[in-house]
Amino acid sequence: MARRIPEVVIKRLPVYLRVLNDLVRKDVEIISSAELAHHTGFSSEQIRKDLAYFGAFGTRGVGYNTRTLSEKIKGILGLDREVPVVLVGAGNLGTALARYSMNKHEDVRIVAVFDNDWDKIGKKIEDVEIKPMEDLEEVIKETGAKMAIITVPAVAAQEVAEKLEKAGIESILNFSPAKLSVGEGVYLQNIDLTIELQSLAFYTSNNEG
Amino acid sequence: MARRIPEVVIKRLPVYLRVLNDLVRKDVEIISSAELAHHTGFSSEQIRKDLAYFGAFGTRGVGYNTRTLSEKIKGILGLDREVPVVLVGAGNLGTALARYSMNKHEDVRIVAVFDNDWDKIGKKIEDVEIKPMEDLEEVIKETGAKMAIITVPAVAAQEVAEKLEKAGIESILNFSPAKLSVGEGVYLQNIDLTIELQSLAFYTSNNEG
DNA sequence: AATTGTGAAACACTTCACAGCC
DNA sequence: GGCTGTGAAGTGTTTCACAATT
Repeated sequence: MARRIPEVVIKRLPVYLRVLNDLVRKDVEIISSAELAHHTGFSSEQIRKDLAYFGAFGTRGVGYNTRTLSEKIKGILGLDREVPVVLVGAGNLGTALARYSMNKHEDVRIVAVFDNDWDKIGKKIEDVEIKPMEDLEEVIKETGAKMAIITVPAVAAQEVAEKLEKAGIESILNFSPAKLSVGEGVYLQNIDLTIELQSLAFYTSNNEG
Repeated sequence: MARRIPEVVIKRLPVYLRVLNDLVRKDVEIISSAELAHHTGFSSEQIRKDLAYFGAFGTRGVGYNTRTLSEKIKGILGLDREVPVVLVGAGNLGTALARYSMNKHEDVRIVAVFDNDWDKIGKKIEDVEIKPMEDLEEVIKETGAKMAIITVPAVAAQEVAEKLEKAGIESILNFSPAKLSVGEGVYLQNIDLTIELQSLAFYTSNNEG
């Protein structure tokens, strides 16, 4: 314990959480790591090791209490309260993500959308008004958002990242195909759809390999 | 050479490709692994090792020819010809991805969109008509698509995956939050936005750690 | 002189195997 | 008896360091 936790471990926690919440809903009270493995596709050892980073949540000979473990994981991830997120870039993808997030009533929720296009500003995405970039810092302070999503074109992304950092954002999900540089204190996760599609092509019979 | 190539390596190739194409456009003819490292954020050794999986493309003491290396990587990934992709699920996200793909004239291109909602069928996304699921196999054969994107709700995803596999699709990019099972011959890549958002929350000051 | 290509070392993550506990 | 929690072994990836080459 108390050692640095691998990113891959953090990425598996939401998967466990999803299965656990489903089980809680079905009134299943206890689950073994072997059953969790079956539901998630990860190995039971891996699941036990992952959880062991944070504590000993199970009962030997028995398994894990679904509700307790779910609460624990929510606490670890910080999902035990509403998590407000701001989104910058109300283009096709940004709008789709905003709608997606607002329609599922989940813990992590897009609470504000920004753009610099005055044709979009003032319009609404599911009750949330698109605001100008000038309002960014103020709204981030008001909402207490610590997370942000960037869905602006590559050329604008670095500038947006800097504004977000300045406004106190601590983690960024970047969908723009730009290599962003942010300070030490900011966690940056990139999802590059072009990379995903192009790398997918490798696993097809239409290549040299 | 001739050994299995790690997935992480394949994911880095499109990044090299992007930088190389940019350099070719700027008439830069030669680049060293150190400069590539600077542009991509990966280490120069890693870049050299990655490329070494596929051959010796550089010149010692000199570097890599940008155009040649770009062509090589395109060949490795199978991007040396147009790569047709079909998309299933014309919801918010699916529509956004389709528009995004169709507006950039890149090698990988969404050429057909399917849905089972008759209110959507017949409507167009940037000149491409939304087609019913019944046409899936036929259109996949006609277009020669080997890749597919799934943007349907979780409950429908497994069924869609099976139809795609049956129609000869070899790799799938799945955006639905479902654990899909596909045959040996099909490569499956998952992008789960809920997981991304929830794991992002961990790297924020609002959690237990 | 400069930079690639690559074994060897280091590091990171996963799987094994079993002691510990209920 | 059964399942967790965890050191030890195994596997995979990255970094180091340098010989090979232009």
